[in-house]
Amino acid sequence: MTGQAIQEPTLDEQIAAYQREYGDLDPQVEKVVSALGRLNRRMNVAYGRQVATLGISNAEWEVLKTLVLAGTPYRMGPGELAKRLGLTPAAMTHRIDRMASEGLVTRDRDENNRVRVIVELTDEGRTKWLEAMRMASDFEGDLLQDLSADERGVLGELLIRVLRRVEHTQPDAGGRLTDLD
Amino acid sequence: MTGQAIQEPTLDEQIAAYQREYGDLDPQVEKVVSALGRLNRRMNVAYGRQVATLGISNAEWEVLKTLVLAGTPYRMGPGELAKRLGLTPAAMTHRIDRMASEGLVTRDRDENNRVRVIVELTDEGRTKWLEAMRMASDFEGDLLQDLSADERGVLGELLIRVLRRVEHTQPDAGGRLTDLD
DNA sequence: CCTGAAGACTTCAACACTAAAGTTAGACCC
DNA sequence: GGGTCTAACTTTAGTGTTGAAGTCTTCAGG
Repeated sequence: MTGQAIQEPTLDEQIAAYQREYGDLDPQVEKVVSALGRLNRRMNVAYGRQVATLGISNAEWEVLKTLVLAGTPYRMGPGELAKRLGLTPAAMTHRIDRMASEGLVTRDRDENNRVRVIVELTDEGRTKWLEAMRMASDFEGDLLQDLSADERGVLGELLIRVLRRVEHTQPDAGGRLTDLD
Repeated sequence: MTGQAIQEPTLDEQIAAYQREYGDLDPQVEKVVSALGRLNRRMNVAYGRQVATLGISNAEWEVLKTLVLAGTPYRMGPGELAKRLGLTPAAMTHRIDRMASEGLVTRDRDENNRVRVIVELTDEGRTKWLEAMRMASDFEGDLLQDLSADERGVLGELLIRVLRRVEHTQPDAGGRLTDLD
């Protein structure tokens, strides 16, 4: 079902409905937030469909990407992987089990410190990553094809400014964002 | 664990690493896509933390939102709910079970067509939605506070144009987006 | 050495989701 | 009005995730 089309009202209908139900709504803010959420959901469905053609899941692709980002020799401990992916160590253990049995990664004890485990990308894993990467960047190019280079730049900068607010701030007890600086 | 902080390299580091590993990468596109993905993940963690203070999960909040969007009397069938949320009907059955046992919704057979089931928001469910909505819009306002009104407008319009491409197109066999129009 | 404590996974039980099979009410046909 | 079809859920079996408990090194004292 992960590849199924999602059926929703149009964005404008949705915002109008929220305004009807919640008078205090700022339509401009809502527009940004709703578009962001929808876009992301659709993109994840699309990525899932693409990597499925390579025989891997979105979850496995996330692991491949994280290992590649570490740079050669593409190694990382399960704990570190879990932190980057926002998973519990338990989930990571199982995910690595699967991926190791599929030959995408190897899992070995660190010889210098036998408590530590080292997950390393196999050649097959790296190849899968490359194939997925090619499909993903084609898709991403298609996605932005209606935007000029300038517009893409503006979009990127605006998103990064919003991202900074969420990455560089800590929510207080009530969930409000306050500066850390 | 759903409320845990995520640890990642900075966006610029990440893009530099991808360029090292994948020469064909368009950094401008990657910047937009990566910022989008990160932003969304952080926002979902933040929403999850907020609604958790009301004793509900993100999943339950999605259902509340969908029912409210339907407008008074806030009714919808499980199948329709499932389609809007991108879930299987089976998952919907269980989610409604939980929410009914928590008093957020009621589940009844349609008197006119006893195959159909009607899920209806309770007053308690509507109250929870309102509380969650207030927290969410405060958070969303904070999120965009570094952007001027003009910038918010531009961001919204650019996102909507990208969204249109993904909503109005169908991926072909290779996953490329082609116009439906 | 031996003990206690901390760190880094792994195992276990419970829960949520998917795909597929099952159930039941209404619709259509003769 | 009985047989078959379809629609709309529900049930079942299997997989993936979480939180908590367990295991196995390593390290710091005594």
